[in-house]
Amino acid sequence: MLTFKQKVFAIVAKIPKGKTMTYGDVAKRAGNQYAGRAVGAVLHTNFDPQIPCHRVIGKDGSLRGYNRGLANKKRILINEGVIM
DNA sequence: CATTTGACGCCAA
DNA sequence: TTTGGCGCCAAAT
Repeated sequence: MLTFKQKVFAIVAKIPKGKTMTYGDVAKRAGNQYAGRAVGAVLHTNFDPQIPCHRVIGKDGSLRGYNRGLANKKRILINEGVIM
Protein backbone atom coordinates (compact mmCIF):
# COMPACT_ATOMS: atom_id res chain seq x y z
CA MET A 1 0.00 0.00 0.00
CA LEU A 2 1.50 3.27 -1.07
CA THR A 3 1.12 6.25 1.14
CA PHE A 4 -0.55 9.36 -0.11
CA LYS A 5 2.72 11.06 -0.80
CA GLN A 6 4.08 8.04 -2.62
CA LYS A 7 1.07 8.15 -4.89
CA VAL A 8 1.51 11.86 -5.39
CA PHE A 9 5.13 11.33 -6.39
CA ALA A 10 4.16 8.55 -8.77
CA ILE A 11 1.46 10.67 -10.37
CA VAL A 12 3.63 13.74 -10.67
CA ALA A 13 6.40 11.63 -12.15
CA LYS A 14 3.91 10.41 -14.75
CA ILE A 15 2.95 13.85 -15.94
CA PRO A 16 4.00 13.97 -19.59
CA LYS A 17 6.49 16.57 -20.69
CA GLY A 18 4.95 19.79 -21.89
CA LYS A 19 1.87 19.12 -19.82
CA THR A 20 0.64 20.40 -16.49
CA MET A 21 -1.70 19.22 -13.76
CA THR A 22 -3.41 21.05 -10.96
CA TYR A 23 -2.97 20.11 -7.31
CA GLY A 24 -6.62 19.21 -7.17
CA ASP A 25 -6.21 16.92 -10.15
CA VAL A 26 -3.25 15.16 -8.58
CA ALA A 27 -5.14 14.92 -5.31
CA LYS A 28 -8.08 13.39 -7.05
CA ARG A 29 -5.78 10.89 -8.74
CA ALA A 30 -4.14 10.16 -5.40
CA GLY A 31 -7.48 9.13 -4.01
CA ASN A 32 -8.83 12.29 -2.38
CA GLN A 33 -10.65 14.85 -4.41
CA TYR A 34 -10.22 17.46 -1.71
CA ALA A 35 -6.60 16.86 -0.80
CA GLY A 36 -5.16 19.61 -2.93
CA ARG A 37 -3.51 21.15 0.10
CA ALA A 38 -2.02 17.87 1.13
CA VAL A 39 -0.56 17.49 -2.35
CA GLY A 40 1.15 20.83 -2.00
CA ALA A 41 2.42 19.90 1.43
CA VAL A 42 3.82 16.63 0.11
CA LEU A 43 5.55 18.26 -2.81
CA HIS A 44 6.92 20.90 -0.50
CA THR A 45 8.48 18.31 1.76
CA ASN A 46 9.97 16.42 -1.15
CA PHE A 47 13.16 17.94 -2.46
CA ASP A 48 13.83 15.47 -5.23
CA PRO A 49 14.86 17.11 -8.54
CA GLN A 50 13.77 13.93 -10.27
CA ILE A 51 10.18 14.73 -9.46
CA PRO A 52 8.87 17.17 -12.09
CA CYS A 53 6.75 18.95 -9.53
CA HIS A 54 7.11 22.03 -11.68
CA ARG A 55 4.34 20.59 -13.83
CA VAL A 56 1.92 20.89 -10.95
CA ILE A 57 0.25 24.28 -10.83
CA GLY A 58 -2.85 25.90 -9.42
CA LYS A 59 -6.32 25.27 -10.80
CA ASP A 60 -6.36 28.55 -12.69
CA GLY A 61 -2.86 28.01 -13.99
CA SER A 62 -1.08 30.02 -11.33
CA LEU A 63 2.33 28.87 -10.22
CA ARG A 64 2.34 28.13 -6.52
CA GLY A 65 5.73 27.03 -5.26
CA TYR A 66 8.75 25.06 -6.27
CA ASN A 67 11.54 23.43 -4.29
CA ARG A 68 14.09 24.90 -6.71
CA GLY A 69 12.75 28.40 -7.06
CA LEU A 70 9.62 29.76 -8.67
CA ALA A 71 11.56 31.64 -11.33
CA ASN A 72 13.18 28.38 -12.35
CA LYS A 73 9.82 26.66 -12.44
CA LYS A 74 8.32 29.31 -14.64
CA ARG A 75 11.26 29.06 -16.95
CA ILE A 76 11.02 25.31 -17.17
CA LEU A 77 7.34 25.38 -18.01
CA ILE A 78 7.86 27.90 -20.77
CA ASN A 79 10.80 25.86 -21.95
CA GLU A 80 8.59 22.76 -22.15
CA GLY A 81 6.01 24.62 -24.18
CA VAL A 82 3.50 25.25 -21.43
CA ILE A 83 2.50 28.75 -22.32
CA MET A 84 -0.67 30.29 -21.03
C1' DC B 1 -1.14 11.39 20.46
C1' DA B 2 -2.84 16.48 19.66
C1' DT B 3 -2.06 20.80 17.45
C1' DT B 4 -0.36 23.74 13.90
C1' DT B 5 0.70 24.79 9.26
C1' DG B 6 0.44 25.23 4.24
C1' DA B 7 2.96 24.78 -3.02
C1' DC B 8 -5.48 24.22 -2.76
C1' DG B 9 -10.17 25.03 -4.42
C1' DC B 10 -14.76 26.73 -4.42
C1' DC B 11 -18.47 30.01 -3.22
C1' DA B 12 -20.42 34.39 -1.62
C1' DA B 13 -20.22 39.34 -1.25
C1' DT C 1 -13.01 41.51 -11.19
C1' DT C 2 -11.09 41.28 -6.52
C1' DT C 3 -11.38 40.03 -1.61
C1' DG C 4 -12.78 37.22 2.15
C1' DG C 5 -14.20 33.06 4.27
C1' DC C 6 -14.86 27.95 4.70
C1' DG C 7 -13.79 23.08 3.96
C1' DC C 8 -10.55 19.57 3.15
C1' DC C 9 -6.11 16.74 3.74
C1' DA C 10 -1.52 15.04 5.01
C1' DA C 11 3.03 16.12 6.99
C1' DA C 12 5.71 18.24 10.50
C1' DT C 13 6.38 19.65 15.29
